[in-house]
Amino acid sequence: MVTIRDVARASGVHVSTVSRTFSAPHLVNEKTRQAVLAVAAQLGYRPNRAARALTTGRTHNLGLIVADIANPFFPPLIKAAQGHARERDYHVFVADTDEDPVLEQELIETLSKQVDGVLLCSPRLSNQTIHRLRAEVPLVIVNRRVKGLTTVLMDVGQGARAAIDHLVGLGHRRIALLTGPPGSWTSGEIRQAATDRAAEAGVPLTVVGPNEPTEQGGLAAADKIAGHSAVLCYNDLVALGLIEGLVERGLSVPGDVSVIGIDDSLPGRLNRPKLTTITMPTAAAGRMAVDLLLAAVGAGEHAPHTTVRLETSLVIRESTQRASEP
Amino acid sequence: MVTIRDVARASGVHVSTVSRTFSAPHLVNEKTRQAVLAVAAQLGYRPNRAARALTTGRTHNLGLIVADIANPFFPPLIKAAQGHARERDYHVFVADTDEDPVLEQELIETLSKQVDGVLLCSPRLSNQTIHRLRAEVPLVIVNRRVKGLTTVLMDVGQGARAAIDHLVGLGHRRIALLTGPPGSWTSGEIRQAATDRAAEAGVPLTVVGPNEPTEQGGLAAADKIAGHSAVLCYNDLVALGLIEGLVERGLSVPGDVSVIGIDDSLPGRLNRPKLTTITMPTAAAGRMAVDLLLAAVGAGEHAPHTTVRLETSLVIRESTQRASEP
DNA sequence: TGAGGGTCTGCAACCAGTTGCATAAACTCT
DNA sequence: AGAGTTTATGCAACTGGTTGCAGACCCTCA
Repeated sequence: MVTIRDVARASGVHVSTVSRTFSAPHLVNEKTRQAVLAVAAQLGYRPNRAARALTTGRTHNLGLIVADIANPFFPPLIKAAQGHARERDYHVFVADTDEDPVLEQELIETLSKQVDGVLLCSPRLSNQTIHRLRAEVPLVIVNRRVKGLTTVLMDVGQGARAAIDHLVGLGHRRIALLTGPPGSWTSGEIRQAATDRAAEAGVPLTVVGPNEPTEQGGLAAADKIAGHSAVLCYNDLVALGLIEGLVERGLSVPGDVSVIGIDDSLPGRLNRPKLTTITMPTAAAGRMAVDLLLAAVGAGEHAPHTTVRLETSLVIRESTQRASEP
Repeated sequence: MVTIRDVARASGVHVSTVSRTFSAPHLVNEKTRQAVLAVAAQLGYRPNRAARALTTGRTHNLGLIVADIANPFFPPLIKAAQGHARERDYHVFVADTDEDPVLEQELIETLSKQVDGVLLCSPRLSNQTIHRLRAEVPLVIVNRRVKGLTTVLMDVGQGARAAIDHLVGLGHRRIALLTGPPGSWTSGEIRQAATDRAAEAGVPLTVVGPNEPTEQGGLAAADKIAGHSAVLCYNDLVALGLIEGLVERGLSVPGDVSVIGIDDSLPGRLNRPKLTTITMPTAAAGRMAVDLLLAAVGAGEHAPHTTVRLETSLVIRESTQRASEP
């Protein structure tokens, strides 16, 4: 392994000059710099990040924690965050909590010492715990509102209201909402927005939940929405599971029941029927979160916190239609 | 930040004793060890991995490189690898190459200095380049056969043969194969196995490709398979795209054309029609690859290389049916 | 009782960088 | 020409751990 000292020796300068060539180029004479660079390139020198981290206290790594990598909602966010970070010379650790708050906390704690900041996506932890962790490591939260912390929110309430309007407009009067896991901010937002809007429209809304945020969750919920003509689901997976369950029970979608998903995460939107759903700006959220996190890292302990709210919108496809008269 | 020296001071022993308490417990007296541990816990001490990496040369990090995080084939592998690594006290960097070999090489090179080993999934690089990289960092390859390197293969040929048998058994005589991107080992394997088996059965096989490994790729291929009654696709996304394209052209699946996907990566298998496909042991491959990589890391430079071949199998669902008589 | 051996701990060098400080050289200005 | 400033480089301490070596202590056995 070739170190800074090898480069220094080979180019006849002191190690500090080599160091500055890479980390503070403006402090070294252009000619010297070029010479050092040439030698370094020839020797195949690459700065050792661990050593650099030791003195600077900056690892140039970020942590990214999601509930479930295999949930199709997250990969686009991960992808965007990772790519964006890389452009800024940061690498990202990705970890999966399996929807387990205990594991989530543990992960943040072990990660906190070897990253400059952590991106928490849809955390299930209590606000109190999150605040405590914030003292250990810069944090940016995605899809959860935590007072005093920097957060990136996807305004799912906006989409949920549009979804209710859409259903009411189609003549549905027996609408159900399948909520997500307890502790999910998104689920709370949806519930709040949907309930309010339904009330405004004078239409009852049956809230059913909590449900697992998976097809299993949707499948299991099929029994619980009997008598309803339209269902808004916590996410697309749940919607697919629900449709599966309804079909098993001899009901057709959208013929007998209209179904709306949330997050538009399914590849190709090629399901039959194509799902009416609410699109979420996941990639944008990932990039934005990285930017905010790096800003927080740069600003140190008492950086001002921000809340960014990104828009969502209803995409009408084939899983909803006009209510049949009873 | 509390360091080893703080712990040493607070517990009245030398730093080296504290160090050994954590990294070589058998060398320190049980009573001392307990005392140090107690103090460390009380102070909230956590070993600094960067510092440890500096002296030991082990970062306890792994790199995981995939073509596209958002391709649903990869997340289960990533999830399994990450979880498995974590249980072994390793963290994993996940990076995405966007199917770009240049970026892939660059990523491996920048990552190589800060990880103990790299997991390469379905690399698009040349064997020669891969060998050169192997000299810099331990490598385990998933889904690509590289002579002299440790590889984990999913035996997709086995599944492809079963797929051809299935189609031929259903009476299909005009079968097409949509291949994947150039440089994909999997695509080559499928092609080889499918071609051989079709020849054995005395049925012609039209090979169409390369295609992008996405729905777009499948969609675009819909024009190129006119006159065929059955199509085996490089992956499920391509199959979905193809089905979409066929439907747009007024053809039904499986009524007019039978379609088989590969990888069984779609959530919930809830598409209409449900896709007949070849299941891939992605999670098992991820875990296996981590095991092999850690073994290679432990064994040093000249570790023996292994090839592990995992089974795949055909899952028959609804997108294939008996050929209609012409 | 003293040699031999094992166990435990401390000392100090080391890993690969960074950075505050000092100094020398070159330049600017009057 | 000399004082003052700027620029470029070297020196050495420092980051937070690890580890080879040496020595102190205790135990065992002849």
